[in-house]
Amino acid sequence: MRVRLEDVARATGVSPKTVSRVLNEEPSVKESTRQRVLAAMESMNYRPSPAARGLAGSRSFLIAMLYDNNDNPASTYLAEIQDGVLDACDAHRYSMMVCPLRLRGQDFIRRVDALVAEHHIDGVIMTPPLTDNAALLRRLKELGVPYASISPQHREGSIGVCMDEQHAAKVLVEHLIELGHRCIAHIVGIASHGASRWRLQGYKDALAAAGLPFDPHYVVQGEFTFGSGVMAARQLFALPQEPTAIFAANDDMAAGVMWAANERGLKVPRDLSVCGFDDTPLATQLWPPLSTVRQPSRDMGKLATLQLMEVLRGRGTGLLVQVPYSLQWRESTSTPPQKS
Amino acid sequence: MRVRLEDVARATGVSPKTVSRVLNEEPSVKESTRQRVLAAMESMNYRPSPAARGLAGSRSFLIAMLYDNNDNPASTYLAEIQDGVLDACDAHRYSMMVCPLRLRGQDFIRRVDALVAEHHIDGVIMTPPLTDNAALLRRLKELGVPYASISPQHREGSIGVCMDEQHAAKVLVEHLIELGHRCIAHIVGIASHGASRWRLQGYKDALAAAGLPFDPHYVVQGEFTFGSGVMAARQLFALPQEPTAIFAANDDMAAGVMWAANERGLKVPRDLSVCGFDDTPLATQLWPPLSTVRQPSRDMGKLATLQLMEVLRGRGTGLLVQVPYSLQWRESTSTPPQKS
DNA sequence: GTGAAAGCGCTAACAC
DNA sequence: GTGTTAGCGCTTTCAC
Repeated sequence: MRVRLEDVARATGVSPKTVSRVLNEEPSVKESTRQRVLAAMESMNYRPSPAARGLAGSRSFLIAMLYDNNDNPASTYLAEIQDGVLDACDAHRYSMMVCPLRLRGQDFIRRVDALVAEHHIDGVIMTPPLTDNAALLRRLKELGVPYASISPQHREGSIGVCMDEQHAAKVLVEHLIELGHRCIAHIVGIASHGASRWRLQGYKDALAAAGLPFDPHYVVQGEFTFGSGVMAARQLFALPQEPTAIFAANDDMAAGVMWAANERGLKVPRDLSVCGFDDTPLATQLWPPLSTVRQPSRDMGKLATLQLMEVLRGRGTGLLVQVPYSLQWRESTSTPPQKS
Repeated sequence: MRVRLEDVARATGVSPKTVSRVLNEEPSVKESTRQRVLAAMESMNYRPSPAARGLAGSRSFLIAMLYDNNDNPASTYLAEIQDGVLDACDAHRYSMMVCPLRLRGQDFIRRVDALVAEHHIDGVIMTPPLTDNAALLRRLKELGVPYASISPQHREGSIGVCMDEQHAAKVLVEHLIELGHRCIAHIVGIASHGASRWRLQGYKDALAAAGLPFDPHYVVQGEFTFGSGVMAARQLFALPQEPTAIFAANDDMAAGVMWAANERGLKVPRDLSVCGFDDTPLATQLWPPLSTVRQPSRDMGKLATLQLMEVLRGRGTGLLVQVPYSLQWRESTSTPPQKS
């Protein structure tokens, strides 16, 4: 029937324990033995049983990807992250479970407890805003479950991946200023996300660096959704002096701004420049194509997972890796309209 | 430490096997015993170990969601399906593994073999075009792994979920005809997807029902992507007589059509009516909002999974459930332009 | 460096 | 209806 570890042992003429050692990459095996075992595994098409390994050992070779099912960013973002996590799992023969949590609704800690208790999860990958939920982080620490974060707010001591979003936002807005814009608005994302804070701060940094005044009227609250972008834009259009450029904290909201601009009869970028953040597929599917900051989500998912694996394999304590952003200048931005 | 089945047995004063019976909902347990065991499980906060169950028993309580990583539809579609699958898994205490396959690249069968061999998968959920891959279906049958399909082409004997896409497309195009359009084009999706065939056939049905001639020049090939929609639209705009309405086989391509219309200076819907199919979030994020057919993807994922569970729990053979579509008339469609 | 024995937490096949 | 025994395929502990 099934090829077992014992079969490999017999075929190689060693004990099961030695095969187990090879399987787990333990160092104390003579190289020649190791090679023979490996060859036998290969030729016999041996596949270790995760269930047996999980039951007998302390590791399950299972990680869970946690995300918030209420206030998550666009699903394309999560899908890309997930693909990246899977890439890393494949490479290290780990399996991944997907675990949507509802941050509102206070039983999400119990969901995590259940996950760990039942499946003996080895580690966790999290996306914002879970990365900054104190209760969740505390519980994971209590449970002794290592975790890696994608874009966590608190960077000291965190492992996972991040991007210098603040600087990216600053460079973005600086370019708008260079184009001649003086009245630049910003639409903020959900407060619990670090992204919202960083992108807002980058906006402020750029204004300050250019000696432009910061006017709170030009900063309106959004929720990272298309609809909230529409609402925010309408609010901005109602100001005595309309902005000539709007920097939305993500692409979905920027799409909302362009929608609202259409509604109002404004032509982008002639009457209004618009930029977003993230470079989701949407960005190039809008008319005109959206200027934005590219965030390599899939790579970020993969890198965060690789850092987690470092911890799980005892190779180190894991790092917070920083990935580079890149600005995508497309047709939604240009010089401001001439003063009438 | 951990609460085991044996602990529950001891606390209840029955044998481990009886607790096991209760856990697995076997009928041959006296109701009063069942209640006592259940109560003990609850109060002791007992959580069965999937690893132990998988190792000892014939079932793993694990299902895999398979999808094609090359020619898949928009990722938002897959994300919604996945959410639905997770809903169903939650309800039945199953776990789900995500398994992207590459249909091009001939080793995808081996990936499936590995998945089944290693994880002892109980069943599989598939999305198009995997649902119609003969090699894959054959292998799953050989392996004895039950599967449920989402929108499979071959409906006889299939279990899972489907929608009457052909009829939906027909109704959609009929409405365009009612609006006065006589020159309606269609952009087809990837050939390996049933969706492409059904939607094309519905288009033909509507023309035939209205006594309009079918002109192959007005049917161009797309790939379900935004970019292919742009290309296809450009092709249609180059025809001697431009269409007054374009029905794209999905929303992404419809977005491409609207993009190309913008590029050409056409105003939607004044100069051109556009419709899509699926009602992805994109549909309401375009300007103008897109008329389309709503497909309840999340429900479909859930329903397909529930049918699979019926099979896994031995409750029946499973059905192919049909879900209703609904037309979403938005602002991208109107009467055709006056002949000049 | 390698091996022997015990057991992880559960279910299968039987007996009662 | 319920209990007993054995064992799923590995890793652990400890011995050599």
